[in-house]
Amino acid sequence: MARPPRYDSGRFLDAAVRLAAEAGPAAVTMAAVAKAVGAPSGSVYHRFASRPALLAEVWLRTVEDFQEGWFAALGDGGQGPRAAARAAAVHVVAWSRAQPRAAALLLYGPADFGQGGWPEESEARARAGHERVRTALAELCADLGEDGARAAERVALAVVDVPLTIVRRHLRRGEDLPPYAEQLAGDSALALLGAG
Amino acid sequence: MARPPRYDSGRFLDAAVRLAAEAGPAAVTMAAVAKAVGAPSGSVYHRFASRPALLAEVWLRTVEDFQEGWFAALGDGGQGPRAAARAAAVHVVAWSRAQPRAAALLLYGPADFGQGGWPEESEARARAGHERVRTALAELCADLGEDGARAAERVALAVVDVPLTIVRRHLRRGEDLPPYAEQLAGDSALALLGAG
DNA sequence: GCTGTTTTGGAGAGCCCTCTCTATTTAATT
DNA sequence: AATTAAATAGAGAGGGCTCTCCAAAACAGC
Repeated sequence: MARPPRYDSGRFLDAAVRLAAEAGPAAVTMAAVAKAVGAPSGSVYHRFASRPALLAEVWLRTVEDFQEGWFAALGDGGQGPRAAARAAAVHVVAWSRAQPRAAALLLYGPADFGQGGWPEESEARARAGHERVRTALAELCADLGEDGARAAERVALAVVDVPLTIVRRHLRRGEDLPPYAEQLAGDSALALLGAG
Repeated sequence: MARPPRYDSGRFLDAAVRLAAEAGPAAVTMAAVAKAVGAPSGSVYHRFASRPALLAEVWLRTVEDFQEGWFAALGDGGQGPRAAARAAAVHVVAWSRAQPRAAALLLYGPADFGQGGWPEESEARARAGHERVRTALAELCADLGEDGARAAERVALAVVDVPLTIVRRHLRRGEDLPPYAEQLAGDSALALLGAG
């Protein structure tokens, strides 16, 4: 017994992703999102209580999608910790290749999307995701027989940060990822882990 | 035969660096810079023709300072290309440790500071700096006996991008760099180069 | 067809930001 | 002391953005 929705929140989020990828988080204004979708600004506020709430959702939806595949790659097949690390590193690049606009968001940080001013529910989701990653990295470390803050950092570099940096190099210049990017990420991960 | 300057452009730039480091490039508004220095907004416009001109100067001053030391580290002492690469990687971290606020700027890209809308003179400076780096990396590649796009990328990762990523990991969370960061950058660089 | 509920559509208040314009101040020179 | 170049000081026009508010529209159930 109600008027049917005409814009669902996904459409607004998709537009927000596009805007952020093309011109940075600052370009994601409520007015710009509304215009991109062809909706009046009131309709955006019907779905998202505020600009911080929208930015939080854009960030979290993207990061959670990314993490889902990353956890799967890391845990997949029992081929030992080094193979798992390689698979995770490769996944970062493969996911970015499949969704370059979403990947462009990850190159920013939550702070650039206003974290700190988010609704508490969003802050909690961010903490939960962060915690899951932290735990997975700690387990990987243990499986590799490494310990200490320094080893933990080398592992994190290998399976997350360096692959993302490879993506950053190209996306920042507006280029596509080269065909060898996955292999470079995988090889770099093994090289860093082997450097122990 | 003139009234002596009361604010020099350096003070405005310093304030802009602080604002950008703390809240991102978007927070560097002409009004905020003026307020931070205690000057009226007109005085900022006396030194910088426009906001894009100010942002360009903030970025270029920082990057050029960074590059100066980086070239020195890379070219210093004739200890062979691998030692030079290591020194350059270490320098990235050491420079960031000494100037964490300036380093926070480098974690953004020129696009975040409005490149594309800069005055032509600034765009030219950016191109020149970029070209110097490109040339230095090509020479390093040659000295290492590497060639091809993929090798070039691995070298760039080793001596610039991975060290910056180590810095990013910590600065993004508001932490100081750990004491082992320089060594980690140097070791990572060698590991990546050796992975060839 | 009527009712009730949800959503759209759009105007506009209030705020901040960029940039302009016009005094006014200051000190070296004459 | 008068002159003059260079800089400060600050008000305000114009524009965009956030968010509010209310009337109009659309559909399910009776």
